[in-house]
Amino acid sequence: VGAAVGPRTLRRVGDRPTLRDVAAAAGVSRSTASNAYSRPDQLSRTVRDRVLAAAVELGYPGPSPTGSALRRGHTGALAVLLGDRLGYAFSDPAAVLTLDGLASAVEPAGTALLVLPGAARASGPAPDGVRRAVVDAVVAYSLSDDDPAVAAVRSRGLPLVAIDQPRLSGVPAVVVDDAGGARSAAEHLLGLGHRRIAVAALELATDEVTGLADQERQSATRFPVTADRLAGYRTTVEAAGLDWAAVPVHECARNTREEGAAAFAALRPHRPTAILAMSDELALGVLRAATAAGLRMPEDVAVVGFDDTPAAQRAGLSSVRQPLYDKGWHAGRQVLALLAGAPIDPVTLSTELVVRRSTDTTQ
Amino acid sequence: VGAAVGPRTLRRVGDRPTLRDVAAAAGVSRSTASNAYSRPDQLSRTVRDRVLAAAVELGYPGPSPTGSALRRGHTGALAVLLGDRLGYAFSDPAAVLTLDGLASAVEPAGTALLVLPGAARASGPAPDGVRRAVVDAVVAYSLSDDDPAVAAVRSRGLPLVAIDQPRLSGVPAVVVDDAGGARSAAEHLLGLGHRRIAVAALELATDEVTGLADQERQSATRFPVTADRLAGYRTTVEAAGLDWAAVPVHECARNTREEGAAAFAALRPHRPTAILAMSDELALGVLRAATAAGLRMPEDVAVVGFDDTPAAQRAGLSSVRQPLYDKGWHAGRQVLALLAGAPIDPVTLSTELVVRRSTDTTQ
DNA sequence: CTGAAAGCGCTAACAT
DNA sequence: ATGTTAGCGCTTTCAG
Repeated sequence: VGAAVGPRTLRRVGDRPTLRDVAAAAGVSRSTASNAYSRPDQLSRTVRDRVLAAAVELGYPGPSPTGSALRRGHTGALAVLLGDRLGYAFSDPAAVLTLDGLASAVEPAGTALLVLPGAARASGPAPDGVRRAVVDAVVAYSLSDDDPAVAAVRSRGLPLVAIDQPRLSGVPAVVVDDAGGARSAAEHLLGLGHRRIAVAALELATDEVTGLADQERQSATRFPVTADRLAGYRTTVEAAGLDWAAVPVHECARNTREEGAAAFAALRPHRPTAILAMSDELALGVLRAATAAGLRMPEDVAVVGFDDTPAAQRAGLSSVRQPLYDKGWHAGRQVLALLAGAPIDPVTLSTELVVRRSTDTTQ
Repeated sequence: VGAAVGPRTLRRVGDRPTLRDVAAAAGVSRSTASNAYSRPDQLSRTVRDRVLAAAVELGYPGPSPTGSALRRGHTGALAVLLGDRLGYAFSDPAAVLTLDGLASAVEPAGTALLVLPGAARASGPAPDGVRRAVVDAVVAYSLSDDDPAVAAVRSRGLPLVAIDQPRLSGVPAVVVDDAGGARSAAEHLLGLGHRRIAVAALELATDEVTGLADQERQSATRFPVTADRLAGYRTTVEAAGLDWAAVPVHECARNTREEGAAAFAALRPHRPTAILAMSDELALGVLRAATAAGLRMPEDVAVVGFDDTPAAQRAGLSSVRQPLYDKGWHAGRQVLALLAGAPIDPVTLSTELVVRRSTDTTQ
């Protein structure tokens, strides 16, 4: 190792200047140049101006985020794991509202969201994407419990917060009382006298199957939200003395109105007088298809959705309200707490049935 | 500088192991340990297995993305600059479709999207967020030309691709023929005999103002999309011999149906027989408010939207179709090309008027 | 208020 | 096929 002369005295043309060059040009040490950016109070106005002027002179683009991330030990970003490609995930207003809450919660801390959408032929994001993500923490949004992406997060040892995924041991989660919400929806229909009930369900497995789901498939689901809502429907229906096996459950591979409409078409031969839809998007599809078929709501068929999105409110759809924005917001606070080493208080949010025209003629 | 003993022989409890530790435990060099992860073909099965076993043994979480990003010189992420907070930006299906295309284009390259939503009281993202973003490139989505976030990108010298923002000099852009689309919409209405036309406009400035916009405000807009669509309307109206000053232009601070409905309420006193809406979301709001007011479409008032989103198609709204997914996809390809140092071919996509019930009784 | 020293964790030439 | 060497760009004690 040589004398005081640094290893890089010469700089090729085309290389971008670094803080080292700025420091040299300004005639200060590297630490002082660094402070000019990140701790302005640590130097005199004069020196700071000199450094900044040198930076401008050299065309220095400011401290490299990658360099400072390595040094500081954090990146200022948060990965969000989605179960679908962007176009599908964000076509659900419930997801958008939730992520809006998440973004708003972490924004004051200057944290950005690295979105990892679901991979083409899988449910969650590609595990490799998770392994390479330059982030400080991860939020998983409504994935299957056995999603490989979640496993990748855990093996990286990244702080993880789950939304709509209560079943991950040792992972802080923001949870909604899905079972309770589903029960209240079912009780509402039963209370109205409906006995021929059908279900339009969210996906039960990651195999992109659409169609009637038998008992086995129903109980095998690894999607906590789906499982809980289904359980809520079932216990209520059985408590009313009805046979669950007689209740047709149509699984929709995607949470879209198109699939909801298809669900109605598939369920119609069973002559249901009421349909429990696991999301408002599905319910809106059911509504559309039923209306197109000339049926009246709620006289010919009653529908209850889930989420209570703005679109559902506009459409007069009875639905189970859940605090979507708050759900994301709490998840954001949990991430921040986790990152700060603070204790996490688990959050469970409650649901509430909102009755509208789709089930009640008096509304 | 001492002998062969590295500076860090001791490791405190709680520290996470690094590649150095794995290499030591496996009895190989650091580069070999590194290769075990990123270039498996560079070492024998035996050695690789030994390294991986040591990693498991030590609880090594895999190579740190930050470390490798610094060394490799790229991060595998792409910033997306949005003009609004997440909840608003993604409530527009047109934006979602565009970003879906973008995500799909870069996904094969393993590139993730770092979303930077608009800051609270501004139009674009906080410039500081841009400065700290650990990304290789940036995509700006429909921002104002003078957005500070865009300036921050340029001063960082990051590769930038603009969507719906043709006016940035030296920046590759994916552009839609907004003016042409707007012209065809206006020509359509004029051809139908409408003479009392009103406009429901997207935001003209970043001051969150809703209301009638005078000529000065109209021509001062720095939002290229808004400017182009407005210009298209105007030239067509004037070419028909009408006075543009007599055309009421209601500016909507946000691209939502609520604002569209408010626009209709504000425009109604002007007794328009036809309304040009700058987006389908606005048009859908106009439609809703007009219907609620007991007006029939298109007899009492005709409406043409812009974007041709799925919701517009369902609603029977005449609209100017633009290839939303493709727009994002091309932007993604441009980013990839930019990153690869390949030449960029500029992309301009065309629009097409789709006539439906909202303007044509025969549809 | 400023500077010297050390190293965050990794990988890519290059040599063996 | 494996090891040696060097350094990506930055920040932060700590000493003056």
